[in-house]
Amino acid sequence: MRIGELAQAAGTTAKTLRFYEDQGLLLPAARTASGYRHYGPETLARLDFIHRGQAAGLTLAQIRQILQIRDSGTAPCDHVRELLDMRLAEVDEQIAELGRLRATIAQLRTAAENVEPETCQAGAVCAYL
Amino acid sequence: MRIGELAQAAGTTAKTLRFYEDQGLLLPAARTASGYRHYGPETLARLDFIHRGQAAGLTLAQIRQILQIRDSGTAPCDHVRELLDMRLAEVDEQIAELGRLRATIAQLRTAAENVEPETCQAGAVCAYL
DNA sequence: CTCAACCTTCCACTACACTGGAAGGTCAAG
DNA sequence: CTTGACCTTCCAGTGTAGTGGAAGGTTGAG
Repeated sequence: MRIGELAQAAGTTAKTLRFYEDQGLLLPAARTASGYRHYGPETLARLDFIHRGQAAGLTLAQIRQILQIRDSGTAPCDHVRELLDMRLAEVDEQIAELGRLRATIAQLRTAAENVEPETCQAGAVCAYL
Repeated sequence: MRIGELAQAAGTTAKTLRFYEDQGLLLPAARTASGYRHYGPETLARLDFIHRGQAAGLTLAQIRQILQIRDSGTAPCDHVRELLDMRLAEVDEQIAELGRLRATIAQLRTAAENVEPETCQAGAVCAYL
């Protein structure tokens, strides 16, 4: 498979695949005599894994770590479980933070509803923000 | 006030204040004969406003818009209300998205709990991600 | 043989809000 | 007069996950 075909099969672009190779997510591809990359079908499975990792909110750096453990011949199970736990904690924290932000904004918005234009004319930039 | 004092009073850095001037959030400061910026106390109020805007999750670009309306002599009330409504909708969407992500990760994590190491040894990168 | 469609590398750029550092000028104390 | 803390400008980099484009080489069909 050439890079364009693989990209299409994986639902991405050739540019992104080169980027992934550059970032260590894909192993350096075999080359034809003329320098074209060529890939076996196992690379498609690897790309699907990368996409599943992204859907789980993992960063490319985290996905790369898993891949490198796998490439070294070890099952990355423990590490994957750890990363999922971490992500879960992070997401919970983000949700909590956004909840607080939501309350802040909602309060400001409510206050903004009952403001006389005259109050706005004061020295401050904005009377209710 | 010189830039360092103002920065300290506002709880930020001189570097950031120059950046804000550059970005149009602060009006170009008056200068001493030797080229030092100097500020009146009203700039501190402006910086406090910028910080409140950030605490409400507005971007510097949005805060700049409000400031420019104010600087043009108009009360920015309507625009601020609009921005708060927008932010509220965005935050709600982000919370919903994170909720979906949380469910995905939690499901993967549960599945990962009951996996035999042997299943992991298959051709795939990871049996449960 | 030519042409389009593909491939190669390399460099720069996106958004966001700063931060770091170099090279040089100014100010106040001792 | 010197020293150190401050100030000035300007250029470059941070992290994330790519994207855009230039300049040039390869492949396959007509």
